[in-house]
Amino acid sequence: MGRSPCCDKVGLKKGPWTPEEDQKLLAYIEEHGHGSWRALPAKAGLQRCGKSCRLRWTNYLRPDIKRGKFSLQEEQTIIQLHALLGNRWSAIATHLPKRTDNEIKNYWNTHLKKRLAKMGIDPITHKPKSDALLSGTDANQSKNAANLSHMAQWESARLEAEARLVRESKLRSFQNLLTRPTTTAFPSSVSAAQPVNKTAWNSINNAGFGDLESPKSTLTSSENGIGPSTMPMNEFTCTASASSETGIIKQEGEQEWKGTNLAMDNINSLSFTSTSIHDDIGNTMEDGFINLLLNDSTDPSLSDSGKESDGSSGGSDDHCEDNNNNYWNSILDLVNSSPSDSPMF
DNA sequence: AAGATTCGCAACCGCTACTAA
DNA sequence: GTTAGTAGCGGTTGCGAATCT
Repeated sequence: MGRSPCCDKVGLKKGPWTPEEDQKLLAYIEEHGHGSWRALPAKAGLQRCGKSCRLRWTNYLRPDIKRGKFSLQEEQTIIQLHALLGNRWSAIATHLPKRTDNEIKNYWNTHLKKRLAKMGIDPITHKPKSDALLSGTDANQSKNAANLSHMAQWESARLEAEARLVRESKLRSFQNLLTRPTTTAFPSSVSAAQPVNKTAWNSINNAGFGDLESPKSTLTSSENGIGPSTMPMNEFTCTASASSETGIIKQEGEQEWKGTNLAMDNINSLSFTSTSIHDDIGNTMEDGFINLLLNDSTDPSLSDSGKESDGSSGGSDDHCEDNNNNYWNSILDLVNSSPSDSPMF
């Protein structure tokens, strides 16, 4: 299609890496660190472009990479984070140490997305597809109106959560730099032998010394198809509209949102019929779509025709709503629990 | 057994953000 | 403020393996 090659130089090798090439790259980085990726191939004696070397290292050769089957806990985390962050694989990957963004992206595209679709859930919005069929009635028009009133609230809360994830990630990076200044300060991209370099100081500067605001890149989620226009609001509507009657069940760990008054107000303004409130997302996810999905991977009976799961045929509305609420509760729980609190870390 | 189709993953491409000169 | 160089990200492709017919 006329795409220009990533490297101008002709004669550079492309395609699968050979064990010999891997060995060369590994040996060079272990001894010298990667330094400038552009200069690395020549120094390491590789007929590859720097970009190719970098990808090979970050996605395959890095010693801190865990390969193989994803655990249920990892699947859960990916689904939840995808609901929150969309296709921002690198952001998701920061919460799954030892997994690369590429691997997570591939796993999502080949496994999780299909599983969601099979269960009748839109993998983009994480919203039951059956909702679309319900639109048009008076009742649902009022529902939709209520949705709109909560979209801004939810979006604000979501963005705040995102910003918080980034802040904490940065803080952890900086703490790593302080506590492990010479060897493992760059767990995600640099070998243990990597000396402190320019990037390290960039990390320090970015981490902030008081400059921990969310970077611009974290606030562009609407570009990824999960912004206000596409976020699943129906899940919240039923309970949100009834919150004054039923009372609000606050999320554990909500104090984590202190300092973000708007976000906290938003979260508190939403009500959830929580049947699985917990502070450990990895162990106590008992209901909701997540578990249906996960069960689906091991229980063929749940995958047949989606009757048990998609809420559009068979299950009661109440059951559907409970599932929805738990689904989003779990996502908020994930946000509320800092990554360092997570059992995964 | 053989060809066709589907699946899964590694790698590539183009774009964007960031930094330094 | 501009520009060039670099790294990182997300979407997409290509190909071998697995499965189906």
